Order: sequence, then structure tokens, then C-alpha cells
Amino acid sequence: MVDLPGFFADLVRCETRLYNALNDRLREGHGIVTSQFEFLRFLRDRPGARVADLAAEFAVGVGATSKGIDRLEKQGWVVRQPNPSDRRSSILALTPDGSKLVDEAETTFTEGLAALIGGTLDGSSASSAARAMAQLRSVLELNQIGTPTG
Amino acid sequence: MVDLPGFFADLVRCETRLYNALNDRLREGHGIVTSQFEFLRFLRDRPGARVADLAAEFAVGVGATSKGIDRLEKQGWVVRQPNPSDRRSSILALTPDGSKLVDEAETTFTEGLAALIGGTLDGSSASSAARAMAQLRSVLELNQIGTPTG
DNA sequence: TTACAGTATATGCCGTGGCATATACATCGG
DNA sequence: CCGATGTATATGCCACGGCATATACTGTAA
Repeated sequence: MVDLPGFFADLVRCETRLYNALNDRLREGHGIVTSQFEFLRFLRDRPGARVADLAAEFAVGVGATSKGIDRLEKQGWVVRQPNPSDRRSSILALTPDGSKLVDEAETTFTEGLAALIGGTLDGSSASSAARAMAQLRSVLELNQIGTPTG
Repeated sequence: MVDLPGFFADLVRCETRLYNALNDRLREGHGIVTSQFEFLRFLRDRPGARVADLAAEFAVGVGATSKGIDRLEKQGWVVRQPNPSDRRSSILALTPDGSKLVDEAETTFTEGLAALIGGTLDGSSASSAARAMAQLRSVLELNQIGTPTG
């Protein structure tokens, strides 16, 4: 039996501190923050993605996602291309600058994670923790839990 | 060996969706959100806490914490009491209304967590996951990782 | 075709956090 | 005690997300 409130507290604190620390490194090295890195990486790995696809993946509102893309577009890292099969939406694509940025930032990100938690999360208990989080995530997504309004 | 980027992604997605879902329930039932519940619970469990104690616990800036207390004070749930041993700071205390609120909200919170993840996180692997997160948290806190500027 | 319900995105208002700064107080060395 | 430095908090400006709404478009059915 697990102490759920305690587990939740640990989960949130870890997420907060890791996100903060990665923000520092990414901002310092590349002028972006973690949420932007995650957007760019998603666009690199899923060509043809639309705003709604990002919103669903990250469980944020569509409006906020649209504004996030505005900012990335303003920086010249992303472009909205007309979607031939549905003129309400746009296909999002990385520019060459955006591609270069995401690849460079990925090194910072991966090395940062290793430095931050590699030493702590390498035991055998770590694999089971990772498996538990992956399973929890898939259940939450399957049941649409915590999906924002709009 | 753990896929750290994948683990981090799962961690952040779980945290986002759980936080969103708990926000919905707490807002609906008590007119507060999860971060406010966490503040109130902390103040209940640590009498004599100051703004800086909250900021350290939750890894948020002191300024943001001060503003958060402003809002709770405006609702009549918290009071700033003069601190006899250091006039720069105040001792934070729950009002009777605040105490009542946090106890009621705790039921919603605990039951909500059980409904959201109790079914998924009750296996034996869950305990080791919980242990891993607790350990990671303590290491991050010990090393002051991700502690905001101010 | 036209009307209508549904969908994808964009935009505005508001609340909230980060960060820098200001202010009040504390502490230490002389 | 005095000045210098450090600490605790408050406040202002900015960036960002939620949510509601507006707009454009799609698909369906008559």
C-alpha cells in the first residue's frame, strides 16, 4: 500500500526542481526553456503535427499552445504551413534554424538530466519506478484525466 | 539503465494531468486550487512557518510565495502575525476558517488521488516507485537543485 | 445548395510565477 | 554605538497558461 499524498508530494517536488534546473541550463545555453524544447522536439519527431496534437501530448490548453507556437514562430524556429486537407489548421514544421536548435539543445537536455538524476536513479529500483510512471501516464492519458478545457 | 528523457517525460505528464484533475475537484468543492491546498496544509502542519519556509518547501520564489499568502489572507484563511524574534518576517497562521477549509479540502484531495491513481499505483512495483521518488526528492533538496532565485 | 452542428485555431482577459529591485530589519566587526 | 553587510519580505514588470469567446472552416442531411 502506497501513501498516495506523500507520493504525489514527492512527484510534484521532483518535477518542479528538475524543470527549474533544466530551464536554467537550456536558457543559459540556447535561450529557450524546457517547455519550448519539448515543443520543438515533438515537432521534430512528428512531422505534420498540428496545434491540437501538441496540446493533447502536453495536456495544455489549445489557446496556450497556439500562443506558444506564435512565440517559436516569431523566433524563426517554426513555421505554420497551410494544411491542404483542412484549411482550419496548419501543419507545423521546424525551420532549419529550429532543427539545428533542437538538436543542440537536446545534448544540453540529456546531459543535464544525467547530471541531475543519473547518479540517483540508476539502481534497480529506478527501472521499476520508470515502469510505474510510464504505466500511470498511459492510464491517465487513456482516461483523458486532467485534459484541460480549451 | 533507465531512459532518462523518457522517464522525465512520463514524470512531467503525470504531474501535469494529476495537478489539473485535482485542481478541478478542489475548485469545484472548495474554491481553491491544489497549490493553495498545499500551502494551507503546510501551514497547518508546521505552526510558526514563515514565507521563506513555504518557498523552500515548494521550490518557488519568495516573491511569488508572498503574493500567494496575500491571496490566502485576502480570503480570510491565513493571517500574518508579528514575529517577536525577527521583525523582518511574519509568522503565518491559519484562521479558524482556514483550518476548517484545509481539513475539508484534504478529504477531497485524498479521495481524489485515490480515485485517480489508486487503481494504477497499488501493485508492489508502486512501493518501489514511491521509494525512488522520495529518494530522488531528498537528493535534489539536499543539493539545492532547482531552487529558484528569489 | 443551404442550413446546421461540430471542429481547429486564434485572441482577450485574468490570475499567477519568475526575476529584479526596494525596504526594513538583523548581525557582525570595530 | 556605528557602519557595512547580509537577510526576509514586499512590489513592479514581464511572460505565460486557463478559460471563454470569436472566427473560419468541415461534414452532414435535407
